[in-house]
Amino acid sequence: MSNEVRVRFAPSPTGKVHIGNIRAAIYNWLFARHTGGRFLLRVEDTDLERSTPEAIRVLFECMEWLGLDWDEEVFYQTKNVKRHLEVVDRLLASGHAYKVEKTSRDGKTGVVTMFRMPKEGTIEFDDIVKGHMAKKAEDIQDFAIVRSDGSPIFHIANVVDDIDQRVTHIIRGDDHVENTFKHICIFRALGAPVPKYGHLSMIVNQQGKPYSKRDGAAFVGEYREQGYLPEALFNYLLLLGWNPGDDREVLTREEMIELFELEKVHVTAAMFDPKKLAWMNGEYIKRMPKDVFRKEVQSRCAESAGHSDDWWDYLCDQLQVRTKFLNDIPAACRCFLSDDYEFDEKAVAKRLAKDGVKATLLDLVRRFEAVADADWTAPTLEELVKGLSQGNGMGPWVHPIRVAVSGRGEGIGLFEMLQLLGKAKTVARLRAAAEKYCP
RNA sequence: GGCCCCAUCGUCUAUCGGCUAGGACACGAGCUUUUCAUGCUUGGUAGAGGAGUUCGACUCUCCUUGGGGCUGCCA
Repeated sequence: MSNEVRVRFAPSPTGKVHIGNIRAAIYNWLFARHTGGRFLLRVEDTDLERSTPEAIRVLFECMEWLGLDWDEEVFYQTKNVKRHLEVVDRLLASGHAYKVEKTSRDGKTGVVTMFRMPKEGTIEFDDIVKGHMAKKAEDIQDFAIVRSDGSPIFHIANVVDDIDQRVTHIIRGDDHVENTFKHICIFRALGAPVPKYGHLSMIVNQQGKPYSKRDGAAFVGEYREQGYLPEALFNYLLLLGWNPGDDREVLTREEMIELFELEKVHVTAAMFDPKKLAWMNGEYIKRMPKDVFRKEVQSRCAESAGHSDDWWDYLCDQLQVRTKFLNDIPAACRCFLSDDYEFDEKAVAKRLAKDGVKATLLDLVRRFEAVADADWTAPTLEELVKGLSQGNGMGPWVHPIRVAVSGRGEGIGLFEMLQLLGKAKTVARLRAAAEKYCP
């Protein structure tokens, strides 16, 4: 019981959570689930000037979206201030801390409490991902733990909370390695057991630079808005710095939990590749249960009434395999649900605005009109057009029809499209487009 | 500047001294005798540089170079 793993994700709510933060959460969560331990959430809101309730709300939202559930009540760092200061008094009494008048960067002068670093010896720890780490104590300066206004600073708050929450493994970003040497000294000064550490490398942008707050696309919420599936983002982020040891890439949550090992996490920084994420997203969409996909489609299409279940099943079947982003769905469905669909200029120029196309379309109108309503099915229509092509390829017919009835150069299979539209609409659209766009 | 960390295809990675260096994304070609896709087949591209250890080094050691982190009364 006492050696139960306890990890925490401890973001500071000073901005929207970005992919680097959330990957740390993912690794912590997976580590906890893999080991049967507990995953705690701590909001490090001691930076009163920059922390916002909005950021906290966004944090919860993103974690819930990704399925990162935490095991105990959320721990707010500001609520533990009294404890932090009690501990500082102990450090003061034991000589591990001292007060001094200092002038800060922004020019204000006041008395702060400093932690006294050992002046000799080496501070060492075995990082689960980075290996053995060592640093001479003399290379680390004393550092402030209480501000002149009496509020505790990150270093002390962080360590005290980790003690209070009985955290056994600290899995966090690479940018904290230097702090670790300091924090270890605090744990020791307090006579508290030093937890195990695992420092995660950063995720860098396509320029190879660390994501800064300015990299807009790196916010978790934006992926959600862009139609990414949480499972896909989760899976992709997991793969940025870890792999199951074989060639599998798309993993179920269960497999992830079973296979995740902190020891196998990479030391090197990984570059974020939106293309691979997009591919991953497509993979997850393809694997969605049909009814789930259908609900996604219908919820994204306002004019969803007036069609049978079979009609929807057929459309969704066609759609699912070619959907990369959920957000592409409305545009892809538009021509089926409304006669007010847009014509893509390029597609029109390439497929309709050419000599001879008008005659082709009007000829098709006559032939389609002759098809019995009961025969208006994809196979029959395909047979009909194939007959026209006489084995020379259906391009000259297929492309103009597609653009005429859908306004776009891409979409689901053409004959399936015509079947879904029905004879009346197909014929009317063919005729209208021929008049409007063909020379 | 000081201290710490890192280095395999364009990208994510496999390799834990034996490698004709494997996979995935992306890209190119082809097939699925219709488009957009899917699927399948296929092609090219990698071990930063230099020493050393070793029968043998991508794997171990050192140096150089390059990248990153930290060096706050931010976290």
